[in-house]
Amino acid sequence: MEIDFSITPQEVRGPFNLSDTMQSGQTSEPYWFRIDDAYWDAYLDKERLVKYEVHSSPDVEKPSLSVRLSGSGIDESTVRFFRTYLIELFRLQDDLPSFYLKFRSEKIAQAFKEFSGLRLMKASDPYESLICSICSQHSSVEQWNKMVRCIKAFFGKRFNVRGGLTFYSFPSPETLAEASSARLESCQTGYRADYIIRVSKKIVDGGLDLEDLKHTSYEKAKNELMELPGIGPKVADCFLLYGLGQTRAAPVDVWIHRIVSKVYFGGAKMTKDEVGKFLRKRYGEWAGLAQIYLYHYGRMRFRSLFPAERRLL
DNA sequence: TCCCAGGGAGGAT
DNA sequence: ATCCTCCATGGG
Repeated sequence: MEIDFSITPQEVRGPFNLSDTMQSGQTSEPYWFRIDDAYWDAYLDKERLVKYEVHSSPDVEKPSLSVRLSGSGIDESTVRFFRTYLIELFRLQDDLPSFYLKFRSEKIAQAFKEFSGLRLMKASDPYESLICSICSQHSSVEQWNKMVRCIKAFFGKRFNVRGGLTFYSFPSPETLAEASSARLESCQTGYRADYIIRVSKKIVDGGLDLEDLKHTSYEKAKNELMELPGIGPKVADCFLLYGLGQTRAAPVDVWIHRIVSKVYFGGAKMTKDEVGKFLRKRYGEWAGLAQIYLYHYGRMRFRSLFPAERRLL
């Protein structure tokens, strides 16, 4: 069964660029599947799987999304659910025009111009986002995506989706807590396998409640996360931003480190901690949003450079 | 062969 | 507090 519906420009605050958003390597979840210019993923509600395929209009400045739901038992209430779900997932109510306006005279405005409509994403499953964030450490975006896809295929439930497609759900904390490190390592997770198991066990034991962290202040939540094995400042910020939607969090990786130092401080030597503090101070509630613009801009502009040249950033 | 990737832990200073 | 080194794995 299939139902189509659309999200109109009236439901979006400002521009939306679907492909930039999807390709910006956010650790809310792995990349969606892509067919031509449409992206699809699936949502598991109990045992019922609903596939959603999203297609965006070419006009980034007046965005509308056409969505196709497929699965069994789809009705008007399903449509209402997915309308809200996708508006939250793509954070379509974030006030991008005000954000652009507020910082229009800064150097970051160049990124606004080139990647207008780039938006933060919000994970539908915080646990999945946490594991993605752990996997992302010291590996490329392409590589942590492979790890997570492999974890889904090995440990998730398999679903046959309309059109001869296959979908694997993300496994539960219980499943990964009991996983053998050998099988996890066969997903190229390397030394991260142990982190994944230990963090999952902590969740199962009740020593860590991800939903609880939503109601905790940024600093306190970050400190609590950093107590966990394999989670330092960057991974904690990734999870807080993409997993929980805490937009004050601004993950500082090698790219952000280089770019902020170069663009805002004339290439001065500084620590990652100083970079994070700077972003939070300057962009406040929207530090995470500023961060994704700087990150995407840097990666798109300079990804092809040789490492030695990148270091000059 | 060496360097790098959306880093973090453990130790030495 | 800041500075090492090591940690698996794949890509360039």
